[in-house]
Order: sequence, then structure tokens, then C-alpha cells
Amino acid sequence: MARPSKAKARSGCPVSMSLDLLGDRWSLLIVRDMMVRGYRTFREFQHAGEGIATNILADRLQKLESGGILKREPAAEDGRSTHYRLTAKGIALAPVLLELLIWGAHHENTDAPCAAIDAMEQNRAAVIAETYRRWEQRDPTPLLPPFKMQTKTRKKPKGKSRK
Amino acid sequence: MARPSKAKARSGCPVSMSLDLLGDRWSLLIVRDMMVRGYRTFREFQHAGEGIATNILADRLQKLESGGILKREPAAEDGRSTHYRLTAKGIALAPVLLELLIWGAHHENTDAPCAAIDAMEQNRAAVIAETYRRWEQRDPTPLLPPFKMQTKTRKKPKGKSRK
DNA sequence: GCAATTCACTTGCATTTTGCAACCTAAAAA
DNA sequence: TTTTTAGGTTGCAAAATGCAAGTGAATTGC
Repeated sequence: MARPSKAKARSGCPVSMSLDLLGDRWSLLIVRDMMVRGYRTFREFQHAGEGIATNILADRLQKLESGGILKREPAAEDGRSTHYRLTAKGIALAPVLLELLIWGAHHENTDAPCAAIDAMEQNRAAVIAETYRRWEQRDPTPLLPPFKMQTKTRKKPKGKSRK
Repeated sequence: MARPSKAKARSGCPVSMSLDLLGDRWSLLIVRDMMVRGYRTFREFQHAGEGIATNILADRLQKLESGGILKREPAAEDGRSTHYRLTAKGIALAPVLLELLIWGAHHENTDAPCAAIDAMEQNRAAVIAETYRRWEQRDPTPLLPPFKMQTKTRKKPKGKSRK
């Protein structure tokens, strides 16, 4: 069982309970896409670059919704489409994702530009504040662009316009 | 596939790469046990209260080791036993776990005492510093005790007593 | 000294989850 | 009206998980 939705009541530890909901390969990536890239639709998540299968994506969206991390609302401009939006509980994951991002950038071989990571690390509060502002104002512009696989060329500053 | 060990090279995003190693139900719980409870042996992890199966535990320990999160060293005092110890990379997960703990305590129904969580939240840097001190000095006393299920639901006293 | 116990796993097997491709329905576009 | 698009569902094979039982080496009890 990779991620029990039925809450097998393991221990009362907050870390354990958090992992009941988020402890899998995809859930936090979806939250990341919503939080920092401004993605809102099924299709955007699907093509976010990690290759999630559509059935898994549908399942994770449903579990995140019933876990209170996000909610879905019909897209006003297109009757076929649904917009997913983080709840207050979901956006509160910002510090977790930020620390995970910083850790990964320091300790794994990622494509993240070092300067950007250093800047975030030294301005954690500002990054969190900006994340909240974007959420409150429904600002869909990316906080960070997707780190494209730029294979080896580490110093290429690619269009990191500004938040 | 719940947690690919073979690194399918998804994207260069640090969050994604972090989750390649840690994105499952158990890995971060093991790190938590080592970091805040001072657990070091297979047996301690096994009986940490979440009910991990021994084959899964062995698998996760091996993956965390090959991921550079921990290393194993023979126990000096007992030739049968192995001590697991976090590496610098592993202890650097402290902020991630702290934020996950705070988030879970606020947004899930946990057994964590609110006062303790509030104190940690207002003294993040001190908590991290103390975590590092304990690690450097190999201090095995628990930073936090396991949150016992002090509330009503006493589920099933199934034969977890002993073997 | 020797049997019993402990520690750290491993093995087999049934169940569950995942990944993949194909398919479906409603709404919008052409 | 036909075609395309968005957001899924379904079926199936492969992989991961959970569980119980077993293994072998080191250690303890007597």
C-alpha cells in the first residue's frame, strides 16, 4: 500500500499524519505546480514535465481535495474545464516546499540556478509572503519557471524575469 | 511504482529530485526517528509505532544509505547490531521535517501538544541548532518524545507485543 | 559449554498501487 | 455538422507493499 487514503491511524505524530496525505511521489509535485507555477488545470498538471499518468493524476487530485489541500471550481471561461485552487491549508505548505526545494538544490544534482536558490534561502520570509500574495490575488504568473533539463550547462540564466 | 529507485530522470526540479528519494510513506519517518528520537537500530525503527514491515524497513534503509542520507556502522558494543547514523545531507533535512511537523500539527488532528508546537514555531532556529548539536555530539536523548496516543481511540491491541 | 534468545535481516506469497494505453463524454471550435 | 479539446475512466500487466515465517550470526543464560 503506497499511500493509504483510509487513514490507518498509525500514530499521532504530525509528521506521520502529514505523510498520510502527502507521502507519495506525486502529491507535493501537484502542490508545487499550483503554488509556484500557477497551474490550475488538469492538462497543465499532466504536461508539467514529470510524466504523471492521467489516472494517477485524477486520483491524487481527488485525494488532495478530500484532504482539504485544494478545491475544484468550474472554469468560468470554458465549460469543459475545471480550475483547481489551493485552500488555506494547501498554501500553508509553502514553507515545507521551500525547505524541500532548498534541500534538494543543495544536496541533489538539480538544474536549479544556484543564485536563485541562494536568494530564496536568504529571504525565506519574503518568498513565503510573495507566495501568499499570489495566492490571495489569484496571480497565475510563475514564481519560478520550470527548471528545464538544460543538461550540463549550469550557468545559463534563462529568462528568470521576475516574480 | 511507488518510489523509483532507479531515478527515471523526471525533471531537474529540486523538489522532484528530493521526492525521488524521500517521496514515500516511510523514508521521512525513519529520518524523523533518527533525528528527533535518537533511534539508531533496526529494532528501534521497527517498533517506532507506525508498524513498518521489516522487509520495507530494510529496503528503505538501504535506499536512504545509497542516497547518502544515512550510513551504517557496526555497533561497538554488540556484534550483531548495526547503528544507523544520519549524514550531513541527512541532518540537513531538519528544516523540512520541522516545517512538516508544524504544518501537520496545525492542519491535521494530531496528538502533539499545542504548546510544544508553538514553542518550536517561534524558535525555529534554536530547534534546528539543537538538532545539529545532538547530531554532532551523538546525543541520543529524544528531542521530542513519541506522541503517544493519549486520546480516546484505542484501536486494536493486536499482537504487536512481541515475537 | 551449550541451548535459548536476540538482532538484523530475507523469503514467499497475497494484495494493492502504479504505469500505460485506449477509450469515453461533454463542451467548444471550425 | 464535424472535429477537436478538456477531463477524465477502464482494463490490464508490472511493480511495490504488507504479512508471516524463516535464516544465520552473535550473545546471553545457565
